[in-house]
Amino acid sequence: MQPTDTAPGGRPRRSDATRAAILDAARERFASDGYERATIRAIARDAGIDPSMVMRYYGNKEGLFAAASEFDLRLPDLAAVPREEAGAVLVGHFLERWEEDGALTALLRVGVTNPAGAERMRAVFQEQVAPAVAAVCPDPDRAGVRAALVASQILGMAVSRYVLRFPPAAGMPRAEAVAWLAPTVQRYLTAGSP
Amino acid sequence: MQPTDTAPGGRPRRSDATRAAILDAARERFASDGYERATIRAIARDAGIDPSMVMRYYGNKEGLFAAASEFDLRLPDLAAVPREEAGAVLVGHFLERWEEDGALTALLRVGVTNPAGAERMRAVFQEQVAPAVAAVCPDPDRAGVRAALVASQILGMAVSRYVLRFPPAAGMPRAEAVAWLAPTVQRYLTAGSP
DNA sequence: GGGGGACGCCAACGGCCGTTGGCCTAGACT
DNA sequence: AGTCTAGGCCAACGGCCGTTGGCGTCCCCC
Repeated sequence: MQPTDTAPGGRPRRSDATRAAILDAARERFASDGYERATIRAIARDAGIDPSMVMRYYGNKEGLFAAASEFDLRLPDLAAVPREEAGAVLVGHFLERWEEDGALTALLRVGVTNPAGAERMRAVFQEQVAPAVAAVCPDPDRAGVRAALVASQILGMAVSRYVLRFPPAAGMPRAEAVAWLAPTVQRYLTAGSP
Repeated sequence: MQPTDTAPGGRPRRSDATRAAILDAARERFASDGYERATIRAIARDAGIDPSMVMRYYGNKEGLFAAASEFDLRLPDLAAVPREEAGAVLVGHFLERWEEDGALTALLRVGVTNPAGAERMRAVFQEQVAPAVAAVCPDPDRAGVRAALVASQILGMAVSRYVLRFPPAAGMPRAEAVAWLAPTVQRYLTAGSP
């Protein structure tokens, strides 16, 4: 019988360090290379173990990606900040989060190329972004549209700045990016329909 | 000697139909599958010819992509429209262009995963988007930043709507998307720095 | 009407990939 | 102390890929 991949409620396993090393390497490779070019062999080499270990612990490449791209945006509760600062808080949080966690770039890169990755991004959008937006928007039945608009602006800046690296976007200080984007997001969040 | 891949100034070649079929199939495959999963074999099958023909005419896969992703955004002259409508015109043009030409999605998909694709997107940005934006922005020395902001919003909507297909973004009528995005882009184009 | 080049297909090569199964080892539990 | 199992490596398989070279064939031009 294979070692069960039980929930982390159980006792620590002897292989936990290896599992973590694999996940770290996988996130980095997926982020920099995308799904297809991030090979299991390269990930295993980075983690200092044999490729077959990856298969044993995560089943197959798809399972590895699913595990590596599981993460929490840790979105702030927008209802708890002054209403007119929600846009700035949200943009600042996202850019900060993006710079500290390679999994976000990994998910974006894979989501654009791979159907399973796209599905996971839709899930993150629906389960994390949409509810956070709904907490402050004036018309709850249109919260989905507002959330999509917010996502479009933030994703677009992430693509321009961290993935395609358009020089003006990549070179802009984060504070300047926040200052430009905040009014946009604020309008998407709270302003009346155009 | 191989058939020369001379500029299209020369006489029409007997193989022009084949070349065009290859390019059409390539654009479609690159758009839907991305660079790595779009195989030369599949493209050749779609075009109804042998894979070796692709190599003969385009050298290698990278050359094929370069040829398939050569295109013109056909951006309007923003100086010729009323100043306060520039944002709406630009957004409307982009979304329309995106829906009619698969090469845009292809370039986006490949640009996110492939270094050569990213380089080509940077070139398109610098040679086509930046000059068009510079024609209306009040501070020409900061035109690059404004162009990057415009690109971030439009790219983000394209990603959300055409690639990741977030339901609210994909289902939104184009006119509604334009109405929401136009003020944002207008501000990036002409408003004072925040 | 004959020759030569453009056009097209076929078959194959080498390489890398995901994945599998067997074997050894060392630690944990009784 | 002895056993048993999880942890780890090694070697290999089958498949698909990009790419190459050779061989017919048809069209164009002299």
